[in-house]
Amino acid sequence: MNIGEASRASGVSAKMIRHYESIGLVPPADRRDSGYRDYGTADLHRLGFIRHARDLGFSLDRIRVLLGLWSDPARSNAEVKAIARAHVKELEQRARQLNEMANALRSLADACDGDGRPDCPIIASLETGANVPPCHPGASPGAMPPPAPRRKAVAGR
Amino acid sequence: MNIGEASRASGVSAKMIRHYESIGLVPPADRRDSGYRDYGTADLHRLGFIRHARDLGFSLDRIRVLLGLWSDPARSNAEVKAIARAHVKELEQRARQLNEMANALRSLADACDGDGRPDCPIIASLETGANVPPCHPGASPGAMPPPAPRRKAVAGR
DNA sequence: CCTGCACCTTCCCATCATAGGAAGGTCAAC
DNA sequence: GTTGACCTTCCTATGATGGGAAGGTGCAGG
Repeated sequence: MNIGEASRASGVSAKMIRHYESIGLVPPADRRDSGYRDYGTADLHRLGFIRHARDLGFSLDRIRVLLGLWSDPARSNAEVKAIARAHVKELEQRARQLNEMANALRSLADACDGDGRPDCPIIASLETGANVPPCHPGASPGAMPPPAPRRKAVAGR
Repeated sequence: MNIGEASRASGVSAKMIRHYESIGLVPPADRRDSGYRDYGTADLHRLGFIRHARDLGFSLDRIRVLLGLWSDPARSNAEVKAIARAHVKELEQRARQLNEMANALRSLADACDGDGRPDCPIIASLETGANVPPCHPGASPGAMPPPAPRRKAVAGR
């Protein structure tokens, strides 16, 4: 199976499959005489695992850990559960922050007449910072990937 | 006022102030003979506006539009309101996606004994994709910036 | 006057996951 | 044998931010 077929079968773009190989998330694919990559069902399985983990918002780094646990016959489900729980917390916190922003902005928008005049409480709040959430720091950059829209023209699914 | 003082006063890092200048979000700062940038209260005001807009999750591109409306004496608050409402929708959708992922993962974790054995429904679902949300596409990349943690060592606030 | 330190300048690189495209080779069907 | 769909590698971009190097400036203390 070449990379295009593997892409359609796994739902991971060919571009990403090559990338995952380059960062060692998947082992180097077998090559045909032509140089074309050749995939088997085990490879598809692994790619599917990765995609599902991405669908749950895991970063590639965490997926690396999960893949390790997956292939470890002596793994402890406690370890997996701990990672999952930690990730749930992070997802919830990110959602909370977004909702905070949405709520703040919604109430500003609600307070705006929108009647065509220049007066605007939204602009006024941006000037002064009143009713704008502090958007507390912490959660350093790179701590969590954005929702990962992915899957655009990959089709299949 | 030099860039460090402006940073502390506005809550925007010096690095970002220079960046905003380089992309034209703020006009080129005055320079002293030494080459140092020199900021006045109008500049601080603009930087504060930008920071508040970032706190509400606006992208720099949208902030550019908001700044234009801000300085337009004949602006229509309807226009501002429309931008705000659209942004609220986007924030809500992103929050919804994150919550979907969190809910899915939480129920998987709840189904995991965590008793130290290898059996693990979380791993099993990653393998098969069962109970993993499709994470619907759309909302192309770059459509919205991550929560923008910002403000780490900028102090002030 | 010199030293030291805190600050400034520009420029380049890294993050994270993903996409786009160019230049060139391969395969299969017609 | 040509055409068109596919593959290869390599480079670049995204968005907002941070890190750091190499070198200049400003001010205070000795």
